[in-house]
Amino acid sequence: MKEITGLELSPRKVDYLKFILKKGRTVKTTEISSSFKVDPSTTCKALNELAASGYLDHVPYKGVDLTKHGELYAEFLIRRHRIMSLLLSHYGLSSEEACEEVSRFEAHISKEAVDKICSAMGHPMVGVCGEITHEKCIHIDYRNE
Amino acid sequence: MKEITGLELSPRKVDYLKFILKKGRTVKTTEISSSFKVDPSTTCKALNELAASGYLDHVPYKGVDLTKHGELYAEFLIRRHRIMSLLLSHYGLSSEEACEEVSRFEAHISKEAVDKICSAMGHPMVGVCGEITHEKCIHIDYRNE
DNA sequence: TTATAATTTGGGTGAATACCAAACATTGAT
DNA sequence: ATCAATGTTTGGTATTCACCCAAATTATAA
Repeated sequence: MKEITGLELSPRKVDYLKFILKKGRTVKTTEISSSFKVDPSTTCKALNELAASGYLDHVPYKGVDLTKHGELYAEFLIRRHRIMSLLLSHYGLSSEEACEEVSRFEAHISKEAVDKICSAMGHPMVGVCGEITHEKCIHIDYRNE
Repeated sequence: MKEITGLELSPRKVDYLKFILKKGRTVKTTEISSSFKVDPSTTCKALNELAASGYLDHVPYKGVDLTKHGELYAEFLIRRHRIMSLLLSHYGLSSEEACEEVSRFEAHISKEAVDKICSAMGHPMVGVCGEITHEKCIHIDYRNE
């Protein structure tokens, strides 16, 4: 139904969805804008767009919640972040450096690549900045047997 | 003197500098624009900006050449691309997939990270899309001894 | 030496991200 | 229960990046 490429969202929107999933509850505009140190109006616009695209339910003046689709998508975003951070941490970057580095480019990594890397790493359970869940991770093996 | 962070240039400008270095000679606007399938005027503007920033010498109607700084910088860009492609190719991506994937996000990877990864990989000489040169690669070891 | 081709300039567009000011809704204190 | 303070949204504007088109300019080849 929804083919996820991993490239659907802009960097900021990725940040917002991850933030909301981590909160695990209704989140208010100001919580997000103050966390990211931007004007509330900036955040508000992005949240409206995410709602229009079906990732969020937005009740004006009340806050946003992930839709089912938004939740699945955000789970992918977190998995992508953690897989890539773990990967970089194996090459001389500290946990913090890896996280920060990945944060800069994660929006441009395809789900296809993440799935392959995830598979090649043996679907690790623990990243450098949190657990890695694989419930919705499609387990495709790219070996010949 | 020139501290390279690796984040100085936009994605398109990274593409252009890599292209010019690979050509190894004066390159004309149209060569670039036709390679990237964009209007020559688009390329022309970017080349002007790269020249204004000191990466290129641009002789109007004649073509562009890398300055010394531009050449050093482009060598870093190629090394970054090849190190990251090689890395991903170790995790289930084909050479082509790795190259394509890296092309999407390489502009957002810091030199610091590349140097660490390069070091952790033992400064490999051969990538999946060409040789990797380390002449200008600062050999810092992040081990304790 | 002039017509054709290449290049550049100038003007616009759209996406992404941001800010400010003004309008609007909510809520808590009286 | 009302209203002022606070939080949120809307509308307008700006910047950067990347792109296109049309018009002007330069180079080159017939």
